Amino acid sequence: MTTFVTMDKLINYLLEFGQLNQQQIDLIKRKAQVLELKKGDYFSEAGKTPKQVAFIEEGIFRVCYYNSKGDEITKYFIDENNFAVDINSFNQKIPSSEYVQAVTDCSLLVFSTESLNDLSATIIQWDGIINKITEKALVEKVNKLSPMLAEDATTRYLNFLEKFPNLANRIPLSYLASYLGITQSSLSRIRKSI
Amino acid sequence: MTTFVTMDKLINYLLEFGQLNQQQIDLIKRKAQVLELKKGDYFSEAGKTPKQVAFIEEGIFRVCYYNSKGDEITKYFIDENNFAVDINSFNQKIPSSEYVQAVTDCSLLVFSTESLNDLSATIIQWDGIINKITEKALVEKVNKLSPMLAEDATTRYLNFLEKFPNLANRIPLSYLASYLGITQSSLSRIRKSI
DNA sequence: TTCATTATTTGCCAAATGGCAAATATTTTT
DNA sequence: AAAAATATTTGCCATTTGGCAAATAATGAA
Repeated sequence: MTTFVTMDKLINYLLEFGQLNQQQIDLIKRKAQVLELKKGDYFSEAGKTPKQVAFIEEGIFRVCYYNSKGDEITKYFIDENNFAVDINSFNQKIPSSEYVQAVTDCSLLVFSTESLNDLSATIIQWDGIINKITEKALVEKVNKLSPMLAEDATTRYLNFLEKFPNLANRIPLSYLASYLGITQSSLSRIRKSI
Repeated sequence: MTTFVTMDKLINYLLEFGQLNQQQIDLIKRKAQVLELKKGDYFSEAGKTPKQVAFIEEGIFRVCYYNSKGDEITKYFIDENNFAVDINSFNQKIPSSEYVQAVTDCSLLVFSTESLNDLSATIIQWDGIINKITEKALVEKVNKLSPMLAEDATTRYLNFLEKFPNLANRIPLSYLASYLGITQSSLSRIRKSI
């Protein structure tokens, strides 16, 4: 039961992108399901077709995959107050090529495909809100990724520290190193040099 | 006048994302304006708020900006049969932080903000189609960018050759080098080594 | 065509990053 | 607390890439 959960973060987040009346808010709350994931748990996995979208109330996710050499690459991190899903696989209903994993313990609000369809059918503004959120998230990803190639590894690490100030010490070096595009030992040396 | 222009590429592209009847297609054609740009011309510039969206019928664009060191960085290329716009600045009506430039002579179909508003108001499917196109373009950008950090420069160059087979020899080395995240001389050496 | 301009390649050496294995440090399990 | 398992750091040296300037090539203008 979700009766005692306020879901304030979710509602406030949605309200940034469009107006919702109390009735609509209540419906959204009823469609959301609380899910707790432990550090290391997977929210979705490569090869499987994602059937849920998560709103991260607390915690951090990472999205990762294996490249051609078999190295595990962290594509990006998603922090709280954001939705997490492989948007492409979810929309097209095709198997994902990436893993979505909790890198810290996480509190999530989860929407199933059916719930989202219901919300879309019932709340006239829903699709518009979701589109804005999706677009914003994708633009942010592009803007986070593109400067990566134009900066050296030390700068990329410092930028990461700025964006996720208290994460660097809580996750395995390997996650962060592959996200920054360097090896674990290089990152270790960069850390030392700062 | 655009009377003798078929605009087939544009219409076929739009039809990939949703259905349109003949009347709607005619309206779209009337709202589109033909624009030819010469190699090197700018479609939009940093500091200015973009007021148009271009569909590239022929040719290649690049999107670039200046990083903190003052180096000109090519963020990505956009080839024909794609829309080009700084989506974020366009939607929010804020000055862009990047330049959109023709790297080859280009034939464009241009839509103004007002035309797009008209289409959105008149064609019920329009917003849905545009959202799908936007989302697809952004997902593609993310998917093109993320492997960049996980591959070495030679591989990135080979991947570029695959994606834009006949472009590499027609654009300045510097554009390509900054896109690949390396210097001009490194790219020159990589070319030689292949 | 010739000259001037711009783009590309190359040499030389420095700096950044990688690869691998061993040494430490940290965390988890017993 | 010890032992075992994992994660991180470090040494050593190889490879990749950068920086700069000069040489060469390609392009455009007179």
